[in-house]
Amino acid sequence: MAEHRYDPKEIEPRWQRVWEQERTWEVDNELGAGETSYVLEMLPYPSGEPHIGHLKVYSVGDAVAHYHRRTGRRVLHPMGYDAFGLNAENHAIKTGQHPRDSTNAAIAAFQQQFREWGISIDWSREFATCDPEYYRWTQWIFLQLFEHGLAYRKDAVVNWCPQDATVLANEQVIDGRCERCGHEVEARQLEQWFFRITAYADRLLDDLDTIEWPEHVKTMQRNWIGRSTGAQVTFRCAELELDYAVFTTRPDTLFGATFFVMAPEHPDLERLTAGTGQESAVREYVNRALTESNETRGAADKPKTGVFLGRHVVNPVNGEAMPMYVADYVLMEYGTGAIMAVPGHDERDYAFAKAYDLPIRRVVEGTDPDGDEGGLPYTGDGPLVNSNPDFDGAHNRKALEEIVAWLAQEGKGSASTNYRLRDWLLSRQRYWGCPIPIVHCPACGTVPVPLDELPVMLPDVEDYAPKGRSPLAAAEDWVATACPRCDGPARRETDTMDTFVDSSWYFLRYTDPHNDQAPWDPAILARWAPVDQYIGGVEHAILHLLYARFFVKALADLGHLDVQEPFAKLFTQGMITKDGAKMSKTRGNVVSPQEIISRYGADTARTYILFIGPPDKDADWSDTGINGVADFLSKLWRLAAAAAEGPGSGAGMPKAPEGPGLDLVRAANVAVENVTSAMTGRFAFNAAIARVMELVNACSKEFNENGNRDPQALRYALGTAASLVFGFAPHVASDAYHLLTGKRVWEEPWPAADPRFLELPTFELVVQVNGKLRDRVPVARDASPEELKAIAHDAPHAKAQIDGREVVKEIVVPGKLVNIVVR
RNA sequence: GCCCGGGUAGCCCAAUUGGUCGAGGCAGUGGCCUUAAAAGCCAUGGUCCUGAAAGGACGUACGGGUUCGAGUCCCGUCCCGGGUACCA
Repeated sequence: MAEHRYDPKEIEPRWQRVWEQERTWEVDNELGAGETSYVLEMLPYPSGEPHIGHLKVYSVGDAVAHYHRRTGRRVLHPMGYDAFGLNAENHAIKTGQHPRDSTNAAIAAFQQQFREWGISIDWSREFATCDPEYYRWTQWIFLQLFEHGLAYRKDAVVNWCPQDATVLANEQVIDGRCERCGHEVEARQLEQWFFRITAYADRLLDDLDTIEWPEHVKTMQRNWIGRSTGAQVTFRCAELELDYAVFTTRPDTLFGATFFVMAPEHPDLERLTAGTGQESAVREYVNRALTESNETRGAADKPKTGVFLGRHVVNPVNGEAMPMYVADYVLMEYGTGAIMAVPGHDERDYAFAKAYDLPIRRVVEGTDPDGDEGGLPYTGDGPLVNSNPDFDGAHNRKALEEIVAWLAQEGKGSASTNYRLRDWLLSRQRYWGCPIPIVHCPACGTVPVPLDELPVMLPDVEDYAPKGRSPLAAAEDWVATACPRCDGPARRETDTMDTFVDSSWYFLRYTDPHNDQAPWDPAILARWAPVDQYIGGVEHAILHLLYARFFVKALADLGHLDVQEPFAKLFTQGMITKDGAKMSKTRGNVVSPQEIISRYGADTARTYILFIGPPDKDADWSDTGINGVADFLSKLWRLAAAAAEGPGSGAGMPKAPEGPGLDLVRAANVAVENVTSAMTGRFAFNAAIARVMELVNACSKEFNENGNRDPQALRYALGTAASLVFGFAPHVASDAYHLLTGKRVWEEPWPAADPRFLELPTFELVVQVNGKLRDRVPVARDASPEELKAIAHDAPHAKAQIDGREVVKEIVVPGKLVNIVVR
């Protein structure tokens, strides 16, 4: 065997050339019969070079794609690039290089890596979201949404990142900071473009029940949408004859409302305080609150502060006058920017009431009336008290409905649902993005660019630097245009779209990527959509995954497609860490895929990444651990090469295996069985690889120690191992299989286990006494329970335990064990 | 605080429905081959009962429970990771 040396540097490019030249992984859109499968990994954002996380997603996705192909499905497995965005633009600002050039360089690096990794991609469908032929349709979709009122422009308080000099969507603000650069965001009043995602809140929430996604991702989306049901209740400020509505989830506690609080941003504060003597105190408080950072203001454990407005509102259920306050714990963005405060049954209101010595009233009886203040604040359920004779004694949940009905009847309120979800702010004051296809005309207003004039090309500019307005505004030739409606002088919209718009529909375009009449042909799309298996990182749990769902629903409503959800199944892969920490340049713990591949080959790198642990969990990279996988693949290849030169032919199962040959045939079939179940259930690739390692170890032992007593059985076992490992290590598996059989393993169906070889004629009977293992005895598989009992009693160590004691009970599990209970 | 994960050997991790805990790999130790090294191969691998063997006791974060039998189910606690939080 010494002359056989596993050389991935020779093997891998050789097979990559075959796949490339024969376009092995391309699929056409012929609408014939046959099961299809759409396997997709989240599209990469190309900057610099791919990192180890990319290697992981595509290793997982490729294993799935190959498995689907070999179980008889036509698999769509495309690739593209999320190519607009700030990285390229910031790079341009620094170097003066056009973002298109740096993006193209990064894309080239990604393409080359994906080829070196041997990922089975249909390259005929490749595109980048910055291609005009692609963003033409992004603009087309924008206009569809615009025509139907789902894209609109409004003046609003928005999140502004001073560092990136652009506005951000709510989803891009994490803990009050810019998701990209980490700079604290500010509130600014600006006119911006929005998508009306809130119109889909209920469907986005309810349809989560129809898709197979990890529960925690669904939970995150549910929380983000944040639907809560309750009532709008109107409170009147009698002094000024002004009405204020509040949203509450607890109208049952209305009788316990003892004061009223408004957000510092509330537009009516000046008006309310005028003439009360509280003007300056309120103004001062408001100024302080508004200049405070989101982070400090938002802290939950911050002591409650506020200022009396000098006015009162009337509680509609009992006519009581309630003092009005301004306090920063009330948010303008949620509900109506004002609340009724029920200190007896809300922790925040309670804290405020304590701080300002306001009355606290119990209106719901607690199940546990102990504790100070009688257990207030009490947020649980129970019968109402101190309310009014109509409701006292009724259970609060029941009373809630009755109170809402009563309010509605009196015209003082109504049932209401509130959402945390805000409309998606899509405009960005940046250069490297998809232009918004709108023209502003002094005569006609906001006018859409006609469809036949798309794409609105992104112009070249000299200066990309962000200035608080889009760099596009400087391209005067481009901005100045004629109004499509009246032909008068008009100006183009200069904001570009959030890159999340680009990635909200790319998976639709893959189905029909060269269509120049439409973004896709609905009949072709119907053949592939939805994506059967989507794979990516959890970090997109709300951003990308929510936006894509919204797009699909909106486009379905507009008649452009026929599915309600983009991704039927979702798999979120875990992060790869090094030394227990996230890889980063500053930490100096980055593992470069290129280095690993040039040292070990792509097969070893891919297989190790899958072997390191369950793919949905985080895993720590080990520089030594990878050796084990390298040895395994090397052993497989060397054995296959040696076996191929030896006696026998092909990799067929021997006719009537016996003795050592039978053992190998059995081992191979057990491996097939185990690997198949690891592939079909969760993606237990780590366990699957371990099973193939066992098989190869068995082959190695037979070959090296026992002199290859049944060469055909060895060929069969090694061929099976190569076949099973193909989805993880495609090059070495192809080569080993080809050496043995002259055939291409990817053209072979997924191996099926032969049940005849899965069960041995004997098994090891486990003998327990009082549940403790005492003996293991080989027994014929067809032994009767009576025989098993007898054998158990005779087993030496069991016997020693039983002797002299009373047998109380005997449990027999056929094919497994006997447990003798003694006293 | 709340909602999800997770805690098995020095390390990463396996273990259908409750039925032999420790598969597979890393690191370690011993050995074979070799002039030597590399490569390759084999063996070993929780703790305790004075060393080894045999045998036994204990052992899946901790404390209880259910069961003939618990890593797995139930109750309580601790630790680690993630998400989320003045959302009325």
